[in-house]
Amino acid sequence: MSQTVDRALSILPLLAQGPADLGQVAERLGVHKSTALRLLRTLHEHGLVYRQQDQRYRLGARLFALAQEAVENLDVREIAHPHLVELNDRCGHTVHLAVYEEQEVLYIDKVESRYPVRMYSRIGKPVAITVAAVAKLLLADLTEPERRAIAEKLDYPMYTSRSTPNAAAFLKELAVVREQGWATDLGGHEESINCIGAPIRGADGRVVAAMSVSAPNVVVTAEELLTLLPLVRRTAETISREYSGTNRPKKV
Amino acid sequence: MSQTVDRALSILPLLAQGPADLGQVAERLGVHKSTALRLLRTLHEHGLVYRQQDQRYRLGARLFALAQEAVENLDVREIAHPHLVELNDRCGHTVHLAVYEEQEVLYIDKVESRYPVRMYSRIGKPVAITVAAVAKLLLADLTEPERRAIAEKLDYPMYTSRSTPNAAAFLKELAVVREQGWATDLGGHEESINCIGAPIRGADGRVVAAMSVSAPNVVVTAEELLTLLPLVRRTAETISREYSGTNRPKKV
DNA sequence: ATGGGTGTTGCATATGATGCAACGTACTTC
DNA sequence: GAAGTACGTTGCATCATATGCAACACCCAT
Repeated sequence: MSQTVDRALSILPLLAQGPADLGQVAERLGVHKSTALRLLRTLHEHGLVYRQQDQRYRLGARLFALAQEAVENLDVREIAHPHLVELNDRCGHTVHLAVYEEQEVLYIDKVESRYPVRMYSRIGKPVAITVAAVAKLLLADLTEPERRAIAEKLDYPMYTSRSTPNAAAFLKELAVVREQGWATDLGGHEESINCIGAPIRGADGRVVAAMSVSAPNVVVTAEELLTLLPLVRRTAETISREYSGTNRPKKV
Repeated sequence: MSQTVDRALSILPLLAQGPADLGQVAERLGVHKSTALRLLRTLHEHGLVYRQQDQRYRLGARLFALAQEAVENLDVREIAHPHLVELNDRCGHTVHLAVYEEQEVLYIDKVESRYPVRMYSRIGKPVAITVAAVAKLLLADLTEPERRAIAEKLDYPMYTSRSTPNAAAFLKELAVVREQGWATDLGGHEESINCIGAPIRGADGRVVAAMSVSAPNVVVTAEELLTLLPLVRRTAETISREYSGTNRPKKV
């Protein structure tokens, strides 16, 4: 809606791919060098870009600080955290918390496994949306047309032979998840890793977040992991209750 | 330099403090509601702000993703990481990596302690600049006028009785650190936590990053921690060599 | 010295951001 | 249940402000 701001903000994802000099930025924005310079200067003043010694620009420090503060301001996260820790204490595996936002699912909290074998994931990192248990839970709660629209738009990368292959399979899976109130990812993202997850609901019953427990085959089999399901669901329900109680959304 | 972009970007730190509605944003920016609306819409399109159910705006998901990509693009971090892990394997304590940027020191990597007692810190979080060992290392490398200028501008919060009390003490401490080539923080940030740190240098000898090992008193005393100093310094030197070798800055 | 590459500045132009006022809609209050 | 209030939203006329241009400054390489 605002051309100038729009151009300025377009610089950020561009620099996320790696440092670039003034000329490159101007070219990729399709504007004159002097224009790019002024935009970069403004971004610089706000600490969003940084000028390294070779004069090239890259993303700046304040970006981290902002992301940091942002994640700390999420109420669900604050309420859920102690429960996630407790769950991790009991079962020892990696515990994740994720939310859905603007067509993306992303981790907002994580408690590391006590076992030496850990999975790679990181807070803020977008989730493999077509296979992750938390993603299924979050998407399953959308309305039917929304689910359909998103399923159509997604890519279905075959991380493993058990990855969700296409939109039809995904929609079917979402229906199952919606019905049963929990979800799994059995080797769909990484061959040797299984997850089970449960939804966290607000006062109105809508899913506001999802949590999951992940463990590699070498530690526990999928069957053994599934025995934790009641525990995971209970934890999710506890968090849901607490969230609904203390933090009642103003609307709907 | 660009008023429109400047205003738009000012919204981000404002929202970092917590969600706000259109009126609040407009008021705090000192612009008309309609102007604020357009700016927010543009930020929204880029995923930097998110509109929650109660219509209020808060920081958005893409911010995490950007910060994520940004941190992954830092060469020092990439090179240092395996060495930090190895150091952690050997001593078991929390290991931090930090850089200095635009008057701020911030953690860009962290390997968690193996001991149950962990310290609170997070990647992207600005460091307690007047007391942290890594901050002393990074600031000590600046030129004398730079150090003086920054020391004057800082606040000196007394986290504990052993925190750096004022600019004079800080400058003196920086001189010591500069001289000896390593730094400590003995209970200056949290009464029961000690740190020792060493600098990582580029090919030109300038300090590009700093690393530290932190441990609470209940695990090891300050004296015991200090016995790790040679190991920490060796690790820092190994990283420095590797960084200088593979990644020669184009200029200076 | 000379030339190409890059970043930077001042300036005239008109694009595009701004505030205004009016409208829509939801939630409150009497 | 009607009137009132608060908030977000839209179209529009005005002029502030972002833009591209051209000239300049600088660094490195030849």
